[in-house]
Amino acid sequence: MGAHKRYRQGQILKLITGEAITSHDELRRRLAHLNMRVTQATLSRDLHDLKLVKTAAGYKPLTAASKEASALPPLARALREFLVDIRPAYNLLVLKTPPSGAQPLAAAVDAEKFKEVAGTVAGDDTVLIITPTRAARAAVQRRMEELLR
Amino acid sequence: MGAHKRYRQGQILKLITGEAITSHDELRRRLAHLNMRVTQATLSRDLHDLKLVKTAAGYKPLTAASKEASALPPLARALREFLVDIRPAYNLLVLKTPPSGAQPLAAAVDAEKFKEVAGTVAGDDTVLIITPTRAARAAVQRRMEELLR
DNA sequence: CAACCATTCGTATAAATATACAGTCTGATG
DNA sequence: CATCAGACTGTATATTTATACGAATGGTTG
Repeated sequence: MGAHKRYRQGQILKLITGEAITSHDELRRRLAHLNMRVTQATLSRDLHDLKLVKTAAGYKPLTAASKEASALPPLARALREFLVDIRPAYNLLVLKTPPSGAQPLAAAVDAEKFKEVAGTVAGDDTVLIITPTRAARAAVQRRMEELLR
Repeated sequence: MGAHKRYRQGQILKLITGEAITSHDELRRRLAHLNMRVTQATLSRDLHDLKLVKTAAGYKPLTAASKEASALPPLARALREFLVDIRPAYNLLVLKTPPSGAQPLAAAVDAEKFKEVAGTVAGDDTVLIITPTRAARAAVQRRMEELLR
């Protein structure tokens, strides 16, 4: 039963790129239209091989970017994951995140133990970083921007 | 029942950022250590809200990067998946793939409807792309190489 | 206050996904 | 040829995830 796997997986990629497919069984039916009959178990293995993940909008590829994330140091990872905007304000730095992103991001900033940081306060989607001076704020900001490279 | 939801979701983000958590039940146990008792059903809803997806290495956020990926044209996907080598030959372009990779790759090339491409022929691990001139071949080649960037 | 709505959550269950195991096939090696 | 190993898959089942439904809570309006 051999050389069909690669071809089938190619077709799977094509199918999930074109439209939102939300279950193994739906995918199985699509493949059947293309004269490829396999079971749900095989599709479970295929999707795993192809590193496709289930999202609200169908199966999507998991990119290299998301994989890297777990190898980065915590703050860099948290910034990449959560940071939406940086807003300097004199000696303060305001970080914006998606909803519920502020707590984990603030935790990562705290863990970094910047000597310039007097403290942080996290709401739901906003982290306030307090430094003693405008220069200290600029230094912290610069380092965060570097971490995003 | 309350105003705990946002805080809990923040903690979930923190937990999944720090380590690979691979099931709702494992996550439920972690939260219980933090004195937050909820059921698997609630976690299912939380993960959905937070747009976290299950991967082989635990739950991960669906980043902007991975959303882009699903917007890639099928050809870019197919090239990344199947292309092993590009060999130009005057007005011809030979694409090498792993065994059984040629058919799906050729289908993706066809779907692209390059105006420079007169036609394609696919064997098992080789796709031959025929263009009218050497310049047209170079143009097609260049665009494929760009898609791989 | 009473009536009404929206949000959040648990329970029970349905639906979806993963996997242990065994069978088939192919190719390599003695 | 016989045997072995590995890749691939289906069946049956276990595990994981999603959801229908109802209850509790808090806010709003008349």
